[in-house]
Amino acid sequence: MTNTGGRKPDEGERYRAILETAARLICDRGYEGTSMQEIAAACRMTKAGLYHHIQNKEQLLFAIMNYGMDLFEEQVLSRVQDIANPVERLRACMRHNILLVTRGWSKEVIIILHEHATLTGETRAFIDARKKKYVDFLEEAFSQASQQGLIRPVDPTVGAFSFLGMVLWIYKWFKPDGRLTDEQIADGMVGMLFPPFAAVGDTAGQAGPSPLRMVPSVSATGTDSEDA
Amino acid sequence: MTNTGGRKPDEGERYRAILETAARLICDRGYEGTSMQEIAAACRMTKAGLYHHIQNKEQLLFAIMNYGMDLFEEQVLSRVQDIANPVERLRACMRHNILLVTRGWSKEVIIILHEHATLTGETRAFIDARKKKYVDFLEEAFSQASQQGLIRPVDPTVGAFSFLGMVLWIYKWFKPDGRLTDEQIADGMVGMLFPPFAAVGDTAGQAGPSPLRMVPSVSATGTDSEDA
DNA sequence: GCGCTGCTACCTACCGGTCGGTAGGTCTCC
DNA sequence: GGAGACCTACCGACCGGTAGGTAGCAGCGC
Repeated sequence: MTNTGGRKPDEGERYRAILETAARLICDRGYEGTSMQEIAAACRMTKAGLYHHIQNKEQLLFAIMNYGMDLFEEQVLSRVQDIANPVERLRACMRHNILLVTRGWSKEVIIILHEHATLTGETRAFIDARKKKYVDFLEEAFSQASQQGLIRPVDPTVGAFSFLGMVLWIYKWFKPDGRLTDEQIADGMVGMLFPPFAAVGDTAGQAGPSPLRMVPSVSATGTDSEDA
Repeated sequence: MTNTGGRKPDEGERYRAILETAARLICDRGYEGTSMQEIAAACRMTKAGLYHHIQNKEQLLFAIMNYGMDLFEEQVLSRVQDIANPVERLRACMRHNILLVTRGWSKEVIIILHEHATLTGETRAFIDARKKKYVDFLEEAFSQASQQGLIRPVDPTVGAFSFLGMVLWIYKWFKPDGRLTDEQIADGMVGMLFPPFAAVGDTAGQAGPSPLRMVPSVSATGTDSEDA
């Protein structure tokens, strides 16, 4: 939909409130399991009143997902993409992403994760393209880290999707009142996938054929103590 | 078409065919997005005919999930649970589980993964209990592997859910005709989470440096059953 | 052989309710 | 007085589920 800009001060505000309310319900009950009637009621409106603001149900989901992608890029990607050291970049990214999932601020992000096959056609392609930018970002980081000998060599795609699986699967099992805090989970997973990798000198050329050791590549470690 | 020929169509056989047909549809369209009408038609029956075999829609989903858990236990758990070395157990388990997800034989398993919050009440609790047995199995293996110094020390719960995330997230992105085969993914992920971790005084001399701070405590369990 | 009974496997026809969505009116505020 | 914001009232299609009927078959006494 074409955005008319700031006609009224709270025009966008109202729309965003609808997205957030709808997201809360859809996150709980699923897209197909949530009726427009319920969404309208949660917005303290009738269904016809809701339809004054949105085009149809599918466009509503599309808007929620785009909003979720905006939030993700703001709270994760933008905060880590300038870190020079690829492993530190991945560590910080993993930490931010885990906390984005565990802290329930953005139901929109959870909807993106769960309803991965609900949209079809152009809207599906658009969201998939935004997701792919994140995968590309991770693959690039894994590729750099591998080449610089900062991690054990791994196919960048396998690395990226292993990263994503560990991090994003959390929405299916994490309970805020469980034994483990989200910080502990973040520490554990970062330590597991990106352990301190003290490279040592090796005989063979770079990207050593040995599955066990790799080239030092020296002097790459500059950034320190990236905080979450 | 209704006649399967020969003797009695075996009531269990017919019922299982219904579960598999329903699973195919639900896997494609989601539980809420699939109507009983569609399921009945796919079974070449009317809706009332379908209801002769099942109790209601929720019980159908419950039956599908139990069937999926049976398949999982048969094709993954039962094949690895007797492996003595905990790391080899985890490696073999990961490989079997990945192939179970990538090869689309069991749509029921995918439904278990995707519809993790669709059931409620007792049926939900029952399936969750069956899932928990798998988590316990993984935690135990991680715990043993940590204690025996075969892997970098990690909280067993974090280890188990990292394992599960990497493996089970695959259903959301894997395409059989993609660049990577499922075998390559399995190799990559196994190598990533369970790299050759040289315990002290091991064979293959180069194992020595072992890029870590932690000392692999136990010197026993040098058994390297490179099998699965 | 014959009808009869009991049973499974399905059918047609239908239930009350809800779905996503809309036509057209009213209210309020600039 | 015009433009959004929101309403009542309603649409046809479809939802999960059921009442009640029927075709086919196995077993039965006779």
